[in-house]
Amino acid sequence: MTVKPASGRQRAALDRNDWIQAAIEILAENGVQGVRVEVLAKDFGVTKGSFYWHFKDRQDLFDAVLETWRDGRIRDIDKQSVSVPGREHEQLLHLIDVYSATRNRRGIAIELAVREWARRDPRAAAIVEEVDHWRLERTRQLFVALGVADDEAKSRSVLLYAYVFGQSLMACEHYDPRLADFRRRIAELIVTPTAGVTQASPC
Amino acid sequence: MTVKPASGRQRAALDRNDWIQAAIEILAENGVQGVRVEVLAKDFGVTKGSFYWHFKDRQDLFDAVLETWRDGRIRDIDKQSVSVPGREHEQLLHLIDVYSATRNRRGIAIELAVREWARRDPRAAAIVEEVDHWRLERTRQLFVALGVADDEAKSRSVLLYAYVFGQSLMACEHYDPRLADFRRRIAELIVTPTAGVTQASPC
DNA sequence: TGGCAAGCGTACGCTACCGTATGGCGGCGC
DNA sequence: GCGCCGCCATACGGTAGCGTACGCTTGCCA
Repeated sequence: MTVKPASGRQRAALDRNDWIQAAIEILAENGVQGVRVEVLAKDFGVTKGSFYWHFKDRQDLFDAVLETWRDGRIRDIDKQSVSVPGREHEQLLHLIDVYSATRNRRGIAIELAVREWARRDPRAAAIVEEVDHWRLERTRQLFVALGVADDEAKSRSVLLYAYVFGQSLMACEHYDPRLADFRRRIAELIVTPTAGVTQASPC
Repeated sequence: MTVKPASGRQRAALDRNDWIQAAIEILAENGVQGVRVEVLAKDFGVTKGSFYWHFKDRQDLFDAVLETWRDGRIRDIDKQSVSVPGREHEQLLHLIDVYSATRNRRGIAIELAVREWARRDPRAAAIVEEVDHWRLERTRQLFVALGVADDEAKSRSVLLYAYVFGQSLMACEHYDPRLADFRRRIAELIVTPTAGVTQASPC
C-alpha cells in the first residue's frame, strides 16, 4: 500500500504529504503506536534522514495527520450530509451504510484508530470532538428536515453515530447469518420517526 | 492503583494473579502496547526476574489477561442479565446505564482496550467474540420476554451493545448540556418495542 | 541443621526506536 | 561551469524493552 514504492531505480522525491498518507495507512493498521519514522522510511525505501527533512519530529507528523484527517472528514460530511429536500430519510440510511463494516474497511479502520488515539492524546481528542460536532450537527439538520423535533433529532444523531462506531468494533459476524437484515432493520429503527416524536405541524 | 505496593518494608510475595490485575490496569490506561513487563515490575517495586518466574513470557501474561477478562465478563452477564419476569424493560435500561460513560469508567476503559486489542490480535478477537455472543444471547432473551419477535430481539440486542460501545468512544459531552436527557431518550428508543414488532399473541 | 525450592535480584546481550550532526549529490539559476 | 539548495544517506549516541543465565535469600521440612 506504499504510495511511492522504491521499485524504480530513480524514485520521485517525497514530499510532506507522502509521509502523511503513509502514516495514515500504518495508523489504520497498527494504531498510533505503530507509526514509527524508521518503519515508514523503510517502507519508502529511504532513511529517516528524509523524514527529518520534512518534519521537525514525530509529533509534527502526528499533528499533520490529525489535521489531514479532520479536513478530509469535514469535506466528506459536507458532501454526504447536505439536505436534499425529500430524500433525507434515504440520506440518513446511506450515512449508516457507508460505515457498514463490510464496505469501507479502510475508512472504518482509520476512524477507530483515531478514536483510540484520542482516548490518550488530548490533541487527537480535540480533533475528534470537532469532527463529531460537525457530523452530529449535519445529521440533526437532516432529522429536523424530516419533521422531527430538535431534541429528538439530536438524540437520534447521537444514536446513529454511536451505533455506527460501536457496530464496527463488535464481532457479531457469526452471531446470525442474517446479520445484514438485522442491520437494515436497525437502520430503519434509528432513522424512522416514532409516532409522537414528530414535530407538531404549525397550524 | 498498584495492588501490592512496595511501601511496606517486607512486601508480600506476588502471585500470578497480582501480575494479571496490574496488567489489566495498565491495559485500560495505555492499551496492550503499554503492558510492558519492566514497567509492571517497576510498579510493584520488583525486577522482571520475578515476572519471568510466574510467566513464560509476555504472551503468557496476555493469554492470562484475556482469560481473566472473559471469565469476569461472563460472570457479570449472568448476574446482570437473568430474566426477572416483569422487570425486563428495567433490566435492559440498567444494562445500558451500566455502560454509561459517566459511571464505570474503569470497566469501559478495559472494554475498549480489549476491543482495540482484538482488532489486531486473533486471540483477543476470539475472546471478544465469545463475550459478545453471550451478551447478545442474554439480551435477546430479555427482549423476547418482553414479547418481541426473535429477529427483532436479535436486532435490538446488536443495536443496544453497538450503541453502548460507540457511545463510549464518542466525544459528545460538549454537544449539548442536556446529553443525559438524550441518553435516557435513546435508551427508551432502543428497549421499547415499536408498534408492529411485537410478537403476535398465540390466540 | 542441612538441604531444597519458591521467589526474586543482577547482569548481560540484543533489537527497535528517536533524534542529531554532518556529509554527499543532483538539478537549477545565473 | 559554479554555486547553492532541496533531498537524502551515514553515522552516532541514547533509551526502552525483551528474554536469559545465574546468583542470592528465606522459609519449610526432614
